[in-house]
This record gives sequence, structure tokens and C-alpha cells, in this order.
Amino acid sequence: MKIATWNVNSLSVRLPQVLDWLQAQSPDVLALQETKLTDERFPHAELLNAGYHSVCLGQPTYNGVALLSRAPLDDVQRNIPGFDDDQARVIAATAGDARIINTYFPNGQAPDSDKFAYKMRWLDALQSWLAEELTRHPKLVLLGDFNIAPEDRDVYDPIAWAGQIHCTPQERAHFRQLLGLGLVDAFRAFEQPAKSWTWWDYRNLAFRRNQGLRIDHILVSEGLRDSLQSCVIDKAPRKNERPSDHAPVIAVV
DNA sequence: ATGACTCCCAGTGGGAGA
Repeated sequence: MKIATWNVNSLSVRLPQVLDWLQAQSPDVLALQETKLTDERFPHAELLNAGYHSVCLGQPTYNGVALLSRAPLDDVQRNIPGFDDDQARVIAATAGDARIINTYFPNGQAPDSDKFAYKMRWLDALQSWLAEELTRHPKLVLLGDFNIAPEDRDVYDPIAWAGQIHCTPQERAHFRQLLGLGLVDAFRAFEQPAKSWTWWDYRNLAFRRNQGLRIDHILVSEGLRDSLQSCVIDKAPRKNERPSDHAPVIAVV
């Protein structure tokens, strides 16, 4: 199964690119974040025409997640059970025998902000729920925009970013705690080029200078670890004329 | 350098992203 994640920064703007990419890559599952679409505006018909079933959780202007799949999606869960959240950040579903959990982690803005406190509460809720999900679903994939650069090698300038948002000890501890639940960072399961990023700022010619962060991730459960075949970042869409600031990550399990 | 770019909803500006 080929499974991918892509923060598209507005599906309205990026739908033509997403359709092109689906045709070029033909993933079995694609998890989208920052669709920035209400559910009534979600392009189910266009995606079905391209061969993909879709489920979504949206809101106006901000956030929004969706799962696209060649196979029908069952047992759809929207947001974290028991965690009262007015932001659309999680959609989970079962595709074949795999549980797919698509997440758009809160940004957190700055370590001393209310948004950071919300990120920490959200992460606590995610951890508790995932621990349960893993008991129910031995074959589980957690993927999306984590807004966490797990290690210094995931940051183009670790000194400048030390203690900054995405790189704080608290965020990195949460990432390690996810691995502690029995999840494997698919990208790091393979030898990778140095300076591999999934996000580059729109400003400062950051993509041309390859100044970025690796904050989009695919984590797989122990039950899928042995079948993990590859994990790569596809930089090609970041070279489009009007790109998202994130590139897709693709894993084959 | 509280910048830079892009998106959205707005409504000729401002919040949010990372």
C-alpha cells in the first residue's frame, strides 16, 4: 500500500495540483491537511472522477483535513474522541486492514502563548487516544503535518531554531512519546540524504536555498514495520508555479 | 528587522501559518 501525506495550504487553490499528483503517483491513500474548506465545498465529485473516495472534516478559513483512498473508507472518526475541539484537525478511517489517522497538529505559534498551551493539551489527548487505537488496530498509520521537527537534523539551522516553535523540548518529548507507543518514524527507517525537509518558508527564497524543516511525518505501528518498503519526500510539487509551502511524504507498506 | 510570502475573509487591512 502506497500512502502519502500533504499539507496543501488550501485545497481550492491546489486542487488541480492534487489531481495531477494523484495521477502521477497513484497512491492508495492520500492524507490532506489545511484544506481550508467547509464540508459542503469539498470536491468529492472531482476526486471520485479521478478514482478516489474521500472523507473530510472542514471548517471555514482555517485547518481542515481529508482522507482520499482508492478503496472505500470505513469506520470514519472525526477529531479526537472525548476532546472538545472547535478546530478541524483529525480524520481517521480504515482502509483495507489498516487504520489511517490523518492529523494536523496545532502550530503552537510561540512557546509562551495560549496556542502553545492548546498544542500541549491537544497532544496529551492525542497520546491517550492513540494508545487505545493501537490496542484495537495493530496495523496503524499516523501521518500528517505534526508541526514538530523531531531532532536537530530535521532543521536547516538548529542553532537559530533552538527552543523555537516546532523545536521546543516539550514538543520533541511528545514526538518521542509517540514513538514510545510503538510507532516507527518511517522516514528514519531508511538511509536518507542530509538536509531533507518537508516545509520551506515562502519567504527569503527558502526553497531555492533549501532552508526548511522536516515537520510532516508518517509513523507506522509495529504491526506494519516489517512490511515497510520505502519512505521519501517528493519535492517536485514544491517546484510548481504556485506551490504549497509543504511537500508530500510517501511511504510504501 | 515585530520584515520578507501566501492564503483567507474581508473590504483598500489583518490574522495565521511555521
